[in-house]
Amino acid sequence: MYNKGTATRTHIINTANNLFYHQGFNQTSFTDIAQSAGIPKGNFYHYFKTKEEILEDVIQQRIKNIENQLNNIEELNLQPADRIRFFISALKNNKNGFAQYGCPVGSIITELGKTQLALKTKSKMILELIQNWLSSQFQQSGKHKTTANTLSRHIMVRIQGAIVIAHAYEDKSCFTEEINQLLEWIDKEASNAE
Amino acid sequence: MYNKGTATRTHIINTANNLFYHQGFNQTSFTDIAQSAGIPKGNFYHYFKTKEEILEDVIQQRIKNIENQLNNIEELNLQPADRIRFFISALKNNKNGFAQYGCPVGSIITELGKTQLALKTKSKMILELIQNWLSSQFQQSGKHKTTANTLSRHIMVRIQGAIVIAHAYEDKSCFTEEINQLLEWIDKEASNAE
DNA sequence: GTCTATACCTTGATAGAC
DNA sequence: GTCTATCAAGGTATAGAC
Repeated sequence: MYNKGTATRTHIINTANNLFYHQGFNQTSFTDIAQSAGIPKGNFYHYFKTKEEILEDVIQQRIKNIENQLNNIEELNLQPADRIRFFISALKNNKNGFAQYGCPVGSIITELGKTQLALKTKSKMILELIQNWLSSQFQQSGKHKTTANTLSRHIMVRIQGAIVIAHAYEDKSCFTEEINQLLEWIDKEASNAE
Repeated sequence: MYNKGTATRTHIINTANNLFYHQGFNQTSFTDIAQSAGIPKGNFYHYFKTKEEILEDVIQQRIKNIENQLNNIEELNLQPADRIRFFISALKNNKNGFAQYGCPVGSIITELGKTQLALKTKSKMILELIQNWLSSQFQQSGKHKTTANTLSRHIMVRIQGAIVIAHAYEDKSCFTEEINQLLEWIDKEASNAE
């Protein structure tokens, strides 16, 4: 059953998602979102009372997308260590966006982390989702829990760092090279018995 | 000879520097800076015509500070590889600020990199200054230029990544641990002959 | 559910008296 | 060099007709 209201709402969330990524949260106004979505401002408030509400829905949508992506990887019949490699290699598909706009998650956390802690905490859940999944793969490959947590955090650090530097230098090849180094590091760590 | 005008100007730059770090550039208004500095807004415009101008001076001041810091390290009579270790270890003194506000340089580049490219390019000079110094140390320790550039960039990646994650998780120990891992990595790389 | 009009506030920026 | 008063633009948010 087609539900116009839900479709409009989803349309707003998708529009806001892109604008938050490309312009930042605070630099994106209601007017920006309404205009990009092709919806008059008045109607807009029928769906969302505040910009915070939109961000919360944007985060929920991103979480769903990443969960789907991770579930798809799980269905590929790979070994846990290869799932990790697959996930990280797939990031290279986003290299253009990373070099131009930074990480959709990392950049918004950096922005909100200064003065909007409640919203930042919610955004942080996306990072935790990914790190927990990585840690789970390491544990399935035989690592102890504490080791798996350290390794997965280290991967997060290097991914975020590679994106920050690629964005700063507007150089996507720098992201690719750092990710390839990271993949080599994983090969070494994965073969370490424990 | 005491020059009131210059002192006021410096006072404004220092105030703005802190506010840009703690609140972000776009989230810091003229009123914020004027109030924090204890200067009426009207007088304020006597010193700076636009917020962009203030940022440019803030960046220049940060560059001078870092140049001083690097020069001090050079005077310590250390081997090049030890200068690198010294610089990176010293970052641990800032761990509280990193966990609470992120990297003063990285976070502003991430913010400005989305829609204010001219200002971002100027901020980026701070990163380049540090990376060039690191690369120079590697070259002095016998590495080839291209190798030195890759190694220094990798250090920048891991520092920025460690700060982003420490900031996201509001966990300074996470920064310290990643920096310690980085120092171990440097020990290994420095001993590699070339 | 859709849209227009508008109220109210904060922002960057200026004019001009002292 | 210092300060008050003020402006125009743009922001969030609402009221209410359709």
